[in-house]
Amino acid sequence: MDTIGFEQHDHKSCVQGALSAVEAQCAAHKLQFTPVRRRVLEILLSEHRAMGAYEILDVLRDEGLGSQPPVAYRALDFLVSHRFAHKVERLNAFIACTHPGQTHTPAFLICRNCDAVAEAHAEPTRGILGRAADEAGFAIEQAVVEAVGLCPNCREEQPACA
Amino acid sequence: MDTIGFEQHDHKSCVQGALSAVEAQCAAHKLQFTPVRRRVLEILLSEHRAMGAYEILDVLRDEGLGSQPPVAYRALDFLVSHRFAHKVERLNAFIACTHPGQTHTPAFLICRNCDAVAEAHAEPTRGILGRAADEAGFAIEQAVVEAVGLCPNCREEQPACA
DNA sequence: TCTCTATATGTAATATCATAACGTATCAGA
DNA sequence: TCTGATACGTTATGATATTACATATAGAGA
Repeated sequence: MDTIGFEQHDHKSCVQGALSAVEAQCAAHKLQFTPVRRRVLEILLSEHRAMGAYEILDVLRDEGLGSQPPVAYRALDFLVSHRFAHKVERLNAFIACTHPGQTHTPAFLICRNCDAVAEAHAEPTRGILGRAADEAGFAIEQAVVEAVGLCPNCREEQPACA
Repeated sequence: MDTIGFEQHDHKSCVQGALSAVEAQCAAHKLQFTPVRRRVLEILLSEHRAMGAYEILDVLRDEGLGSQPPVAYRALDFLVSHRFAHKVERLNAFIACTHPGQTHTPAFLICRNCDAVAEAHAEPTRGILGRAADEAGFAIEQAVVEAVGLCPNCREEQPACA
């Protein structure tokens, strides 16, 4: 499984691997990986893109797993708070984590053309931002890093657009 | 005027300076700095914090400058698209730019306790994220960098919490 | 000055995203 | 079995944002 995410890959094993990793995490930390939570993660993993809460809810509703917004939001809160999924603030949408279990600050590369989202790593406490925070006496606890641009596939289709 | 923003400063001259800079920019680029747009920027500058669109709209309504959401959103769109203000995605709120005119990628330091927001610079195309984007063939055009933590003032009040 | 056109504004309606509040169900541990 | 904590079901509502269309205004050119 690639960490970048725009390339082709063995999707089925990628989904399975992530599910197994999350199952193991939940068992290790005595977290309840309930049917709704599991299904929401499965949906996110299988779509492999950022999805809105109501979009996920539509799927749940079709499957009889819940029809009201709090059902989806609660499952998403669980997944996000345990880092099994992330919220993409820019899109008001959610995406499965591509490497659950590893502590990390996710950074997203969002294609403005096809909406594909790839997860990379960021180190906000380093670099120019970290220095600015240090100087200001600001203690960074968490960071959102989201870059918008063109993914490799869409760059080919729209080469060097004016 | 400090670029960091948690410290005390001469607020009146900071507001005036920013307004003058924006006026100059608009004149230079033949942009219409209309009363509503100007007033929205003034509100943001004088509050010196991130404000929701509806919060701004409340002020406009009291002043008879417009009462429907599009009035506020359109003014904000103008300010944001010309980089005179920024949207803080994490808060669904807007904040005046502290150095209008300079091309830059803003990075925000958001205090989770008092909601103060400071603007710093980021260089998303450098560092670990830039390398990841290069490797993936992703062309970064724009980036959102938002760090959540404790500002220096709130750190003093809640020293080394748990 | 007049007229045309592009831009900006006013307004109603509605779409989209998210949470509060409260009752019920389920499960682990005493 | 009882009990407390956690999760779920449901209603209602709050918060954020946009579409669509009518009106007004500024600036360019005749």
